[in-house]
Amino acid sequence: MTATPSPLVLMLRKLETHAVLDAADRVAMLALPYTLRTYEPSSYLVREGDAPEQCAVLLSGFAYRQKLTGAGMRQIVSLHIPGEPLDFQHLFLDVADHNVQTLTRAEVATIPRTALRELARTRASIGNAIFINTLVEASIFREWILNIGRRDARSRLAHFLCEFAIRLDMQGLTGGEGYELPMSQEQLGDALGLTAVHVNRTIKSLEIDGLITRNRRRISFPQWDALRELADFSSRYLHLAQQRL
Amino acid sequence: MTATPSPLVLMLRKLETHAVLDAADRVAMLALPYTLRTYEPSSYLVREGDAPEQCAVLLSGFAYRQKLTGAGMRQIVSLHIPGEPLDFQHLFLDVADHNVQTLTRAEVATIPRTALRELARTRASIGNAIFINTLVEASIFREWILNIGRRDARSRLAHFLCEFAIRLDMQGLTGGEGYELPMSQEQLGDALGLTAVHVNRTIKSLEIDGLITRNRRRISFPQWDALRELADFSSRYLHLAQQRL
DNA sequence: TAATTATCTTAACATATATTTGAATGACTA
DNA sequence: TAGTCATTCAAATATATGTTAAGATAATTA
Repeated sequence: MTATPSPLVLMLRKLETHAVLDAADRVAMLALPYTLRTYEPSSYLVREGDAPEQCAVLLSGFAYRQKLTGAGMRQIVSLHIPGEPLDFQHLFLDVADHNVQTLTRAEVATIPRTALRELARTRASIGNAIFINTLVEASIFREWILNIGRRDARSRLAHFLCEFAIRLDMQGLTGGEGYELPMSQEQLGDALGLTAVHVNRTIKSLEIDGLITRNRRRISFPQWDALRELADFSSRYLHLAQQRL
Repeated sequence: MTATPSPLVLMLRKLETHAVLDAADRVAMLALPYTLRTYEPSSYLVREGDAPEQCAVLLSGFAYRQKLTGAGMRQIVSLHIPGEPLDFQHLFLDVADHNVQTLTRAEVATIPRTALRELARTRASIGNAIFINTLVEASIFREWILNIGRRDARSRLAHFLCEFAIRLDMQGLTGGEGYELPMSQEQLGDALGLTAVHVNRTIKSLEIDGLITRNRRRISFPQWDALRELADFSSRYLHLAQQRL
């Protein structure tokens, strides 16, 4: 008799990228209560100023964290792929300090944060796994600061593309050659601290140099090593269990 | 009979900025084993690639986190003031993903991370406080991404100055008017994603507009509100218990 | 199918920030 | 006290990125 596979296995898979869980941990985690919901593109999952009571987990589709300047300029501070928890950053905070929005249509499982906190408290290894997940996210924030602060547009974009490739790959979401970038050039600019126009110029420049190939938003990497070199990309900051590249 | 005051009270004070601890928690925390050491300016406390075994806490002086680009460009990703723990970001990670360096001469208490992890495990409220501390740091990383990605040099510098003022204030480290900035304009540039030359121009420009006053590295704020407005500064992202400004 | 809208592309031009260099100032050392 | 060194300041020039605008392409809706 097989239990219905919980959609939370995706999150489990994600957490096990960085931490070791045993069978009992897995059972406990999959026993978490949740509700399912589908969101349209650009839906808000968390709003700055909200008191976070739920903890959303992305099951399909993509999402991002975003902050706005007083003058209305937007900065995307992280991008999220299926399996990733979207509210661990607020798990112990009373007021949300940024917005979380879907990028595409997305299925989301929502877990009451009390249940999650209780689980983290009672099962130390799960608590650690959650902690580790937020530490890795923090590491990615730091790399983004470096990327935006100190790399020029070409390297910056290349770095972004490399990171996305590796993260998709780790979650087993890479179907064959390259991937479909789930965002417009405007949004890409907001993630890179650039203008949409300049993103366009920069993409083209990578394309002309043969570092990427494009078809609409589908991107592939005919010269991965050269791209990685230009990007100054090393996966250390992703803290993958088995270091790749 | 009064116990010798442990230097760890500084860290306690810092953690209690965001979390509630009871008397037993305080006793347990102050009972942590530690060793004291003084470092000269620019000493490395953590090196990227290291396996972090200790957990440093800054008792006096200043420190920063830093990452380097393959081309050797430096980006400072955070600044730390007395009382702040410097290794929570690596508490559950196996390899350091960035460098931590002293900015000035600094006294540091070093705690074995096994002891700290054990304490976090056995006393839930301390575990939470540590978690919260890293979440707030992550929030600051996000604000820095926004600051570097979407604000021009004047606002960016102003924002940095505001943040430093508030954080010093929260730790009770602000002696009277303004403060002494513990860094060169070169380092300031590395924190802001700017060039030292442009930092110089920008500081002068704030000074000319009467938003700051300078004497050597001592800075004061004759028009705090105007500076805060230019900086687009709101302290929400610092998650202070009592919201200030 | 046509019409509407979002996104991508391109070009000309504007500007913020970087680069280079060197002099002035102050801090530290012999 | 002089001398070295790091830091600050300043000016000229270069360049990466931003701005504005408009046409082209693709997606969506009527």
